[in-house]
Amino acid sequence: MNIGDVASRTGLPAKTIRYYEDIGLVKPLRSENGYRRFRDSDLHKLSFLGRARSLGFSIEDCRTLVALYEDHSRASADVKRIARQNLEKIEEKIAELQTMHDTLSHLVSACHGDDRPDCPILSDLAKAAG
Amino acid sequence: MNIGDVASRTGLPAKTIRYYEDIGLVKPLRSENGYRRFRDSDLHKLSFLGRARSLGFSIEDCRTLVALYEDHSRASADVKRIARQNLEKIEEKIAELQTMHDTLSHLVSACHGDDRPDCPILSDLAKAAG
DNA sequence: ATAAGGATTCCATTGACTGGAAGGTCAAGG
DNA sequence: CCTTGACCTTCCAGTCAATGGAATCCTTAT
Repeated sequence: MNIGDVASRTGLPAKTIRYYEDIGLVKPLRSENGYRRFRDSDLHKLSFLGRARSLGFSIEDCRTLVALYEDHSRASADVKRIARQNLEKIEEKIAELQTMHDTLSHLVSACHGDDRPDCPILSDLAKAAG
Repeated sequence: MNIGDVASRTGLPAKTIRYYEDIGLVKPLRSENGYRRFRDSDLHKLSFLGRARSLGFSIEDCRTLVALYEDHSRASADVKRIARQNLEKIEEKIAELQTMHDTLSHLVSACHGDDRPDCPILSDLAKAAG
């Protein structure tokens, strides 16, 4: 399979797939014309990577996950630990964003939003500078 | 005021303040010895920037906000529009993260997490690969 | 023959910093 | 006067995870 097929089947841009080869996440063969030739196992791995990335796992996490995925004797506890850590990171990010959201939406609703220069949003941003 | 004072007063790392000067967000004076000399107005602006950044405004947003902040004839509607757009971005990010979180926490709770190799997390990540 | 569409490599850029090296300046202590 | 240490300077490189673009090569169809 050429890179274009893999791209459309996995949903990953060809550029990204080349990048993943660059950093050693996937190692496709080469045809005589120099084109990358992807096996089914490469396709599987790339789909795996796409899903893991979309779940917020970092590239380094993915490297570990792929290794665990390919190691049939690994303990599920190892996988679970990585997933839990990632879950915590996600929870922290959500909490942060929620705080931002609350503050900002409060400010937005307080701002009359007309032609006058008076604006509580800017006043508040300036406040800490007091 | 030297950069160290500004850093401790605003909570921004000195490196970041230099970077902000680099990209033209702030323009401190220079003392004879070459040190940056910050006025009160620079301190205010940097605090403003710190707060805006922590509320998720991009540097380009900040550039606009600072300009609006310094333009005493601007309409509050302009500020409100930017804030609203940012609010929408935040809401989208939260929704994305929430989806990730739900999927992942489902997987984590399904994984027995012991010494056995069988792991629903990896099975699920592999699933999309067919 | 030629044109389109896909593939290749390589280099640069993004955003928002952060790290580190090499060196200049300043105040205190001996 | 010398040294130590804290603070400041510039400049270059690296981070993360791609993404953009240029120049060139290969394949297939007309």
